[in-house]
Amino acid sequence: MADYNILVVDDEKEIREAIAIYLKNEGLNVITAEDGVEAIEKLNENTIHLIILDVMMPRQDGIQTTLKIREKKNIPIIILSAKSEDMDKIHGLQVGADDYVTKPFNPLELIARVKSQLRRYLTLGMYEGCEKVINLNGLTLDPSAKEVTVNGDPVKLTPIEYKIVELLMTNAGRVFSINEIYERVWNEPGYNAENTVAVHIRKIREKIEIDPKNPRYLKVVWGIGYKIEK
Amino acid sequence: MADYNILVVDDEKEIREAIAIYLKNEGLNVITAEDGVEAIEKLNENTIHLIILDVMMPRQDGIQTTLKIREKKNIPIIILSAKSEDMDKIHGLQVGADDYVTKPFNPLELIARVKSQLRRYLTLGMYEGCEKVINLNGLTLDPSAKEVTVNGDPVKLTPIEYKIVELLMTNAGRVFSINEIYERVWNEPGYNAENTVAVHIRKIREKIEIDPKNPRYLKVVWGIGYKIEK
DNA sequence: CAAAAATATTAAGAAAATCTTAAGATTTTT
DNA sequence: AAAAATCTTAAGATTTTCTTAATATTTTTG
Repeated sequence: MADYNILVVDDEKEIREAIAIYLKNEGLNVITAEDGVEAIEKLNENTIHLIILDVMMPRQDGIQTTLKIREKKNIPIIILSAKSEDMDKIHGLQVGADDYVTKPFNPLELIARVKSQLRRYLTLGMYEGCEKVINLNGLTLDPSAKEVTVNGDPVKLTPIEYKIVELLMTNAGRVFSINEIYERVWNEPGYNAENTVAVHIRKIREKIEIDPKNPRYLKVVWGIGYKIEK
Repeated sequence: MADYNILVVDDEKEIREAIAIYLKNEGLNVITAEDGVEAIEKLNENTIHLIILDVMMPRQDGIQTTLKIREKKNIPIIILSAKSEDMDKIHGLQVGADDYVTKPFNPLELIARVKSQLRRYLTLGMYEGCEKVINLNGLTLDPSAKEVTVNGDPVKLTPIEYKIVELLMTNAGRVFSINEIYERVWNEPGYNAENTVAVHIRKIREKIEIDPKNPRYLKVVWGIGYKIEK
């Protein structure tokens, strides 16, 4: 099971990290948030396929957050809760959650439930909505097909190249430093990453730009990083 | 929430009836069966929208029954069980159940979970188009006949080969990693699955492609996985 | 304007992913 | 119980991708 992005929202760092370990062990990508407000932000910045949401959180609780998410997106939500009160579960499910797991829980059960939901969503063709094709001035990105096109012509990118483009396009207009790019694409701290990233940028430009020397899409912001214009 | 048929399968009459009362109270239609074998019969005779399935049953247990149902239908299955052992839950979910509720349970929670599943299914018109013939550039798949054709000529695929093609065709355009293919087709975690899948891909290409070396349908996306173009 | 810093370019070797073939194991059918 | 069909494993070939290093260019700064 690969290339699904799971957003884990919990105010306790240990829980977030523990869950992350199990998810990563299944080959799933993990993005974390500390509370509901941050979760909504991350949801806008990334392609998220499933949310694990703690109920008890400062600022905005899980139920409120579920309601807000449901206003926009229809992706699966699994609520985590210390309350094992039946009425809480029922309320959570009524409000639009897809599953409800009470703490303490067996991480393996949580994983099994995550996978069950992902399977469902995929077979229901549900990700077509949340994996929308992005089109920026003729440059398009289709997350489900992992395909990028320029004026309709498909561009053959390598996995790393694709990930870089995906990062820049799903956050179009925002500048990413070389280190930030390295960390988010490679998922590891980037020490001497400058050149590595530069080479990949070059390759990408060769593929998506008419004139790689005068890039129209993938622009450098001197001293700061790279971006793709909105 | 009306006009949906729920199949309740449990060997204890009292439980069947108790569940039925709550379901009917929600305006849902209830059909009952005493065991897995009878359940499969009822499934063939009726339009069923969701199954509530007890694990412990004579003749054929809930897990076996789930597997049999999944061979044919993709409707939501909620397993009921006296066992609260985590491993049982995990197993049930792995095998294709959508939810797992342990006895004793609050009937209202069960209802909430039923409604949660139905909501998901309904939003996508799942109960209609899932048996339609898919035609992608001359490659067709008939899910009900389990048949694949290329330009009208039937192709004889083995069960595993068929499942792979079905996965790729029902999600045409989407890229599946080798692991994802393994997990979805074999229903078990894929550790050293690369080669196994590769060999099957080869066999499939031999059967559906004119020139297996230059596949027209079953394409590789390097470093990511395989797909069949929309 | 010259020096420094940041980014760009190229090519080559290393690493990783996929493909292929064939043999043996398993399952299903006859 | 034998035969046929199917599946898995292994090993090596092939193809593609990644990183590194050396050097060049552009932009900024003093």
